[in-house]
Amino acid sequence: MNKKQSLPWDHPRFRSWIAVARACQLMQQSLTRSLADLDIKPPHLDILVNLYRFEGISQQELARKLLVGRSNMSMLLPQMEKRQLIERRGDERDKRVLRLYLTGEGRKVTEAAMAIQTDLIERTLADEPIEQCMATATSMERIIATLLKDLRDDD
Amino acid sequence: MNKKQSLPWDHPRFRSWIAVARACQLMQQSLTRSLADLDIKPPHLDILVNLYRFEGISQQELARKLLVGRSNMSMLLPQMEKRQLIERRGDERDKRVLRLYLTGEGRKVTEAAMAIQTDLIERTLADEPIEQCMATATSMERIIATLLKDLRDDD
DNA sequence: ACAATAAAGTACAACGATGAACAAAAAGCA
DNA sequence: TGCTTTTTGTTCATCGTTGTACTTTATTGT
Repeated sequence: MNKKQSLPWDHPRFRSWIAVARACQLMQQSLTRSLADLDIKPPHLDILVNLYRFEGISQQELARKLLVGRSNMSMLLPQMEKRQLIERRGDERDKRVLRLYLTGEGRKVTEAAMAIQTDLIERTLADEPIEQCMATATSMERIIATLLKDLRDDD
Repeated sequence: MNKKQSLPWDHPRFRSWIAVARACQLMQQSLTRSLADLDIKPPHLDILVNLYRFEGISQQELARKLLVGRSNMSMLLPQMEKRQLIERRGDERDKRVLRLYLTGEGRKVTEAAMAIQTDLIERTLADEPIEQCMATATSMERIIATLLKDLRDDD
């Protein structure tokens, strides 16, 4: 078979995904820069946002939502607690789990950071039609479901 | 102003981008697993693919394409050279630059790895219509251009 | 031609993420 | 009840990435 004909770049799905990956990489770098003013990084923002939405979540649940290991949370959370952004309180029913809460300061930082992120996204995607964005969202959520399903199947 | 009304998740572009980012994260993890058989990781694949397409590229140019620092290349490339995947030869015109080439073994590994990646992507995006993929590709390439332009402007 | 500036690559220290081994607590089960 | 298994969180060693300082080579300007 001819090599040229089978080059991955000729496959629409492949090309499309490579573009998605590069865009993500760039957006992440840009977000990192934008968040520097608040002295936090994207992983911190991920945590803050989840505490903002799901107050009292456990470290385990948080790690699962963020698709990272538990040890990652064990490294990041104490340092965020020292910075007074979050608070960890033991669950009385189950003494193993630590439940996580935003402090007042943490809530302020979260809102500021979300504003920065929202602004960055709105600015960068300004030229994309809303319908296209919504179609992409639907598409991506389906892909996420597929990948999560594959993950569970591998256990 | 009402907090509920201004939550970022209500913005279509924001929701859409969060989905993109999560999908990327999952795809990356899945790719890492799939490449384990070949004993390489996504960064190595990125390098190999670029050498496959652009033989004789310099470390600097490669770093630029991959959106990483030069020092990153200085760490990864010697180790790939020891594994006989690539070769580094000094440019005769300019003694500062090292030009990069795939070895026969490197070419074989690259083709095997690209097959794995293509298969993963085709499988995961199987349910997405081709037109949607192409629209997403166009969209993402526009976004990449925007972000790259912002990067240069910040210098 | 020569000093100053820029560019390519390297070395290194600091930071983040990961997975495995571990301790404490809860749940399941005989 | 008492023993085993599971779950939650931590610790630690390892690895990858980053930014900075540094060396060597080209280029620029006078």
